[in-house]
Amino acid sequence: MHLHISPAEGKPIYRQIVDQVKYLIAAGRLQAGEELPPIRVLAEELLINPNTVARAYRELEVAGLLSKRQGAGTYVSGGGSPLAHQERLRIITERIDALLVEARQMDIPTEELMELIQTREKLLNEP
Amino acid sequence: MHLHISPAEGKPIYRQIVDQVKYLIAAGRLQAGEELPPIRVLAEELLINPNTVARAYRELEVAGLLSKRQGAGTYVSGGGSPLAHQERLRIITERIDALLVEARQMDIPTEELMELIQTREKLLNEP
DNA sequence: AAGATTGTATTAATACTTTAATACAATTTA
DNA sequence: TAAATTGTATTAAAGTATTAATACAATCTT
Repeated sequence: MHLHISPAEGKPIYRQIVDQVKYLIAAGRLQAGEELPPIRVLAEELLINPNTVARAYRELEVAGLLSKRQGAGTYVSGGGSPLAHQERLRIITERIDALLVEARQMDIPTEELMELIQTREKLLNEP
Repeated sequence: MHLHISPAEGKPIYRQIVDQVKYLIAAGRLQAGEELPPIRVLAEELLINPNTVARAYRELEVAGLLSKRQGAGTYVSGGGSPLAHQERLRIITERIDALLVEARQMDIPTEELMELIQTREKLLNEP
């Protein structure tokens, strides 16, 4: 699993890990049931403290994406989102609104934004 | 200007102000040249410290949305984004990717997401 | 020019975030 | 069962964020 963290990216290390693992799972490059590197192993690989990896894994577990078993390891969980459909829509709607506002303020036309979304969606599916 | 802050929303007060003013401008409900309430006035209205409003206004000024003149007041600036087009696309692409990943992880189908985006975009335009 | 109105600057208190050091506990493997 | 491997828990240090108290400075209004 090739994660890549940039110390001075402004974003905290544990969050960089979380986001990248989320992306890998969403893109299908990490399949349900697959085992992730042990906390210490990934920590050594990334030259960071094991607790930082542990925190990232814990967040991903709370989000329902990973499941851990002490002594055994950490695995990608199967199954869908644990939230109710209405709650999911509420959260996503918030995100969409923020995106639209930001795009508008950057003078990015709606059509260009829509095309960009299409492009990125394909990229998430195919490679 | 009817702002509404919720103390226990998790989001800091100054950020709630920033986001709502951004939305109002994006929706055209605050037009270029319009004057915003003085810092102290808005602070009293929202029952918060004037510095908190000042901070929100400062962020909006840095973002290029407001311009202030001491003694005079705070106004909505006209004109487009100060960032280069390529830089704007980079930022928006990041947001899009995060949105797509989140939607996928919530099992929201692409079609439903796209429809939702269309709906919210209209809402931003019309009312 | 004087007073009122507006934004600015400085400082500090408090809470939260992030990362790390270290020891512990459950599970697997030989 | 013994050792190795895996995740867990506790504590703390350092930095950052948030809000507030207070005094200052520029501009406008009369």
